[in-house]
Amino acid sequence: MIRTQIPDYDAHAIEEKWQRVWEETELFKTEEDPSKPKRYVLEMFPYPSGDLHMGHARNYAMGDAMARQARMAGYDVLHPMGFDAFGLPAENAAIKHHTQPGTWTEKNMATSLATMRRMGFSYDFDRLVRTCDPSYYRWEQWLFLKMWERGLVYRKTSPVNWCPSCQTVLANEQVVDGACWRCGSVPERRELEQWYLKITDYAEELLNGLDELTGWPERVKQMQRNWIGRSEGANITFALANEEGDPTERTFTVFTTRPDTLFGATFFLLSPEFAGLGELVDDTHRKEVDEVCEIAASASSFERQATEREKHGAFTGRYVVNPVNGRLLPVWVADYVLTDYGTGAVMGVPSGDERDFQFARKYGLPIPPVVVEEDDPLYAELKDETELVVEDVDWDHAMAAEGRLVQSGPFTGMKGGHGSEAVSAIISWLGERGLGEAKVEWRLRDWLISRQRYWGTPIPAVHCPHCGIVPVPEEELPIVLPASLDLAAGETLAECPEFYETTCPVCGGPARRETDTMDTFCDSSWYYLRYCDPHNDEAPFAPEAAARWMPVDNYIGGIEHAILHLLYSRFWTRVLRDFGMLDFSEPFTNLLCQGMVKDEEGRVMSKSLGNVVPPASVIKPYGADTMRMAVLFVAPPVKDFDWDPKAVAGCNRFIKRAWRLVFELAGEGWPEGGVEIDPTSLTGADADLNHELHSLGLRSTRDYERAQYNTAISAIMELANAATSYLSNVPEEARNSALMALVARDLVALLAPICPFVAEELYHEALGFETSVYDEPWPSFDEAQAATSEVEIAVQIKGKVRARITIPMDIPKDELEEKAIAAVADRIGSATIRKVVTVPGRLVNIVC
RNA sequence: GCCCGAGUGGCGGAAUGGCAGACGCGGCGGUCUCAAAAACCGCUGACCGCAAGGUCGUGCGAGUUCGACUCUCGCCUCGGGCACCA
Repeated sequence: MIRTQIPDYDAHAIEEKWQRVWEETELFKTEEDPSKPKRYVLEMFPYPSGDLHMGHARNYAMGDAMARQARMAGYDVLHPMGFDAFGLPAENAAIKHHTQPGTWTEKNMATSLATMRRMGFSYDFDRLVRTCDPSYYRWEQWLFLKMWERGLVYRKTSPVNWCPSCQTVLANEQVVDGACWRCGSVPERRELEQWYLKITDYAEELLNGLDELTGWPERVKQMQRNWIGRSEGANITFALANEEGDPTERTFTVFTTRPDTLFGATFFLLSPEFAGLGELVDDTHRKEVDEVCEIAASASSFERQATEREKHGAFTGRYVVNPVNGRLLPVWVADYVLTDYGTGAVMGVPSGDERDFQFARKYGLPIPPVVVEEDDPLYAELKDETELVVEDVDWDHAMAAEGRLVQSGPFTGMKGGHGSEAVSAIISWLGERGLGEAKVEWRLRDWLISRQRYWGTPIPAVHCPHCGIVPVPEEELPIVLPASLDLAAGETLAECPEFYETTCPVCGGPARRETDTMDTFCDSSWYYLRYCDPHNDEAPFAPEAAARWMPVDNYIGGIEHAILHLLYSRFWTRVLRDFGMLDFSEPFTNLLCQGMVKDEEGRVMSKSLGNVVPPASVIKPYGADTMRMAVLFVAPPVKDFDWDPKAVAGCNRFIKRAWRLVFELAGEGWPEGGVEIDPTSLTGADADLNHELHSLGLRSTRDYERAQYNTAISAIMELANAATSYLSNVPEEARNSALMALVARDLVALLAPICPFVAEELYHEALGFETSVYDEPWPSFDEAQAATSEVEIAVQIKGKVRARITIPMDIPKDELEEKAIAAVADRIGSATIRKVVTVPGRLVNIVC
């Protein structure tokens, strides 16, 4: 190969060429080679709302760099892609444009696929999964039936969040800051019968499992912990008092995390929605109680949950008996008591709870201290009092949680607080008398999965007037969505007789098909399993296929899924494990939450702000390689960054520089007999370049392995800089062409995961190889060759650098110290050296 | 209120307890050019100094250490999660 001139870098021609070659040669088809270690690299699949945006480009550039590097490093890599294709935006677009959601979705998927190909992402497109395909959602319906069989699916009527704009109910997780996660409208509370998945059965396991997820970011685990919300405490039984003040058979149970404050209870609270409240209320108090119930009902769930909201309550005219001291507690209804947490009834301990304190102050109820800090003067006064002698205090807040019990009968003097000795003592006292027991409560509620929308997976159930609600038999799956609906005219599944008219699978009589569809988060709760075996038409996936590829080794996606998708997927994985289909519990071993791409002013990119930078605006002038490098280089993967056109231009500049450099280094191409370098024979600039090659190669490799692409690229740039100065400092006749060819090849290999097109082109056209650079093993860099013969040592006096000396790497320690002391002799003067600390290859610290 | 994370030049950001600011952007100076762009070369934390050199410097304050951006404790600020969850 004789070259007279370096060709120009023509990104578009190169990218089009290699995109075609890779497809023709099926380079990225999953190998399925069991002799290699497996690596499952997965990026969260997109919702096809149009074309891909910058966030997708960043997300997928990371996953692609990881997958390509892993492949070169010898792994059998699974790197699939798909579409989360069901969802409301498609329906809204269909209504607006008088078309079908499927048509709109198909178009967007095609557009997105074209961009993925243009970006050079190394997906195995044979494994493409689209959740709107009946071949996919058939198995979701099948899994639903299995869960139903196992009692994990149920229906219940309860107050739910109804989004008036989306015209459907929402899961708890989908109400964010009191608003619909999708459209931002404030949901209404409606009493409806809906389908639920029993995620609470797995609450404990989902919580504890987080501790073993060492490959997950701490903040994501913390968000899930907060969401699951475990509280340890006790259920305590209070009996309703009769007119004489004696306990009756009618009892109420409360949950409390502070049983140690039981002696301080001075009232008893029921939520406005408490079942049976109506019959309980004394007629003379009914009016006030009804008013409180009305206030509660009229407030939106958002208002009702605001911390600053004033509390409202009314006395019911009834009393309960405090089981521990027989004291009569007035029963009130209060709007700050939640219906769907604990039992809907609460004991009021105003000295120990800020909310109860405010309530007591407002309604003039007594506030006796029961847990007092030892350095509080009140403690000295009350420490031996077992009976209630002080009924009220003049603080303006409830007391601190920690302290010692006073005025608390036999428990007086014990340590109180969360998990204290007083807590366990009172629980066992109550337990012995059948009045209470230890109890754990969870903030997590069951997952409401039914949606009153068309574009989703139909719930496989039939409503029969005789047999009730019955499952669709497995053989009848999939229940396919009808294509004939006129959504623009407001038609819904519930108004489509072709869909809902059916017969009961049990009695054969006429029946009505369920017309609710499943939450789209069900679709994304198991797609990563389908990728392992995407064409299976006898099961969602073969257990052996999942065993080969799962769990996902590296999952990459946005932090916005920290709770919803990532919690639901952990739940489904456990359910499938319990079906015997999987033998592990956690689907995602390592999680990388990439930061957001914001605009130049640091604002979120959005259509409404009109500040969206489409990937095409970079690809057009610069090409896909520049685009990929830019999103990886400009910031560490987990951090947000503000879009900077100058930084993009800088990346393009580097690619062009690397292009010329590799051609110059490669000369007439990779030598026919290969390259054999004897490191001991290298001297001067050659030795320096060889050293840079190995030390920077090692650094870049380590950064790839820990997914720090910004610094992996820095190291490549440094290597290019080193090679550039070699060329400008060493005259042509003195250059080591074998070494230069080696540097050229390794530079190309190091760049290949980030800039695949230019790397492949250089590998062929500059170096003259005929195979793909992705069939080249990852270069091996050598720690020994990374070391230099001479090294600069910092000489410190008491930790401050006072001189630098250059010494041979292998100099004995005492000789090094001697030289170091000599270098700073004038500064030491007559002072005595008390200590010398030497770190070989780095520094000498002299203490005097 | 509870919990988690983060604070380093003009900017994005580097630094297994061992020379703070790698790499890039921007800026300044130069080479090339009639000129400009591109490309290439050099300089670029602040302060003092003609210079050699010196002093300061990783949000603030202590501590551990021969040595702290890094570890410990106490604050401050910003970002995020949960929150009338008893």
